[in-house]
Amino acid sequence: MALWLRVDPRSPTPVYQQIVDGIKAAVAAGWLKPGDRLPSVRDLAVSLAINHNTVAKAYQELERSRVIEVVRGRGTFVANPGQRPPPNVEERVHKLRDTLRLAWIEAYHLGLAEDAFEEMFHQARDDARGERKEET
Amino acid sequence: MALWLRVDPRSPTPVYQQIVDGIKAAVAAGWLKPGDRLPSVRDLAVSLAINHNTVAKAYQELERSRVIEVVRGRGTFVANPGQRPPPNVEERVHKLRDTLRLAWIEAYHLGLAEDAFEEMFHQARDDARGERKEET
Amino acid sequence: MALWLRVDPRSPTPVYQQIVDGIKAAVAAGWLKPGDRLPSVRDLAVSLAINHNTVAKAYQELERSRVIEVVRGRGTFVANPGQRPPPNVEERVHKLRDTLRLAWIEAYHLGLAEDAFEEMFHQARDDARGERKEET
Amino acid sequence: MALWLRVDPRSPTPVYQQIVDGIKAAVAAGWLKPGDRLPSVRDLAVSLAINHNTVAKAYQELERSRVIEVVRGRGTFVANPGQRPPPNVEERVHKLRDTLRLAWIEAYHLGLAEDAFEEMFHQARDDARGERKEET
DNA sequence: GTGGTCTAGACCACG
DNA sequence: GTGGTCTAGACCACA
Repeated sequence: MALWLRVDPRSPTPVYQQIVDGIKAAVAAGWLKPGDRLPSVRDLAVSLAINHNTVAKAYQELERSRVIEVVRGRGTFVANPGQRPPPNVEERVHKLRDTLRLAWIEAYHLGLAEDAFEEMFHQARDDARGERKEET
Repeated sequence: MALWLRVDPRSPTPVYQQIVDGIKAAVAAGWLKPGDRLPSVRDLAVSLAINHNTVAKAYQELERSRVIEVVRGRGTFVANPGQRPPPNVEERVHKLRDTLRLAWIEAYHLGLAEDAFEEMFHQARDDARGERKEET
Repeated sequence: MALWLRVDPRSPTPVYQQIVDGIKAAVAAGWLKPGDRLPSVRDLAVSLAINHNTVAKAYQELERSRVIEVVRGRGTFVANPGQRPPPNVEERVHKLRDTLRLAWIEAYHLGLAEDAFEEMFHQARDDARGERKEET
Repeated sequence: MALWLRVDPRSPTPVYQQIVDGIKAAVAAGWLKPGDRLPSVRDLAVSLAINHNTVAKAYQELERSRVIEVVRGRGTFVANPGQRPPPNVEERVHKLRDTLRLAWIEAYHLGLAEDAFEEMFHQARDDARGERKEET
């Protein structure tokens, strides 16, 4: 269980954020499909050897983003995309736009050529896609 | 002075980081050119209505990244790129790659079409470039 | 706790630098081993009768040099050497080379004989080694 | 005049200290010999394009260390070694010892092998000696 | 509990 | 006047 999820407590990014990112990545890559059941908070906490509050916080965040759905008494599942549009989409798009802007700036300061960075961008798409390649 | 720099004390990103990002952005956009003098630590602190230690921390971080240079007792200046290569380049490239991967994942969860996201990417490049358009 | 660390507020070298040097020395001498837990920022501050920000600055510097590792919410630990190579190695080697050159010059002006200085050099090695004598 | 002396205002080591180090190095290397006349404070200041107060401070420091001698109305000259022993020798020796100890620690953290560092030490001696090779 | 950030105000070395 | 350091005390995110 949860072999596709790794967490590094020494990373500067918070542990709960790593879980959020990891699950979002798994969904985007197609490793987790709508309707799939996620491990319970406590199970995942044990698997990752971390505090269960941390997992709970990650699940809350994921539910707010409509990535997962909690069915009371049954467990938590990967949500169907497009069912209920997530709140604060506008804010997240804005943040995403800003992330890309900062990425370009960082690329500039690292001396990356424009087309090299562009290639990195498309490489990242393939990484994120995972096994979902032919779908969209 | 420093009209191109704004800081939001309520933002979740630390104020000193906002200054770092802002100055990196100004350099990447060509608003600040190598050799240009930056406002003194205390002047900028007054302009931004923040504590001077916060500005000092930002300047130290920028110096570590080789974006600016401190000339003893004279002030701080925008560094010449490529003079001394910044440390951690490899690590920073790795982080940048990861940022792009996460951006693609976020775009997926926001329901953005691939070409729409690609356009956002290029839009971000133009935003970051600023007046540097014709140079490279 | 922290009996092996002393700080002199009247010294011309900054207090935070004394802490950095002291901990690097403790690691090099084998008094602190990889994985050992360091006192918390605030505890060490109390022990040394200084402000906690000063300790925090020292810890951050040590983390940048990859001497210690911060585990979120758990504390800071002595890092495993060679895990992630520290940044700036080349620059630091260059500085070290220069330090030795200046040391020879100083020895000359102090009228130290060459072999006396050489002995001082080896004495310094034994001092730095501490209890690490038999390992390498 | 003073072609053997270079000063970098962007260096973290104070300018006056760079002058002190440079002149001590020139003497130790034999480029400057006892009795040689040094440029006047103002001339050197012009040559190096720096403030003359900075040069004056360096000369004062050098005189205190008995490296140079100021003859009123005649100029400043390289002193005869061993004529008048400099004050605070003990303190300087202590500092030198500490410098070597810290150098060993730094070598350890840079992962330098012991004999590699030892070789660097002897290389530094040759660098410091300059043209004085056969004398002592 | 941990470290990270920020403020207000002070002192110092340097040029 | 420049940046660098330090203190005292506060608030916050994270685990």
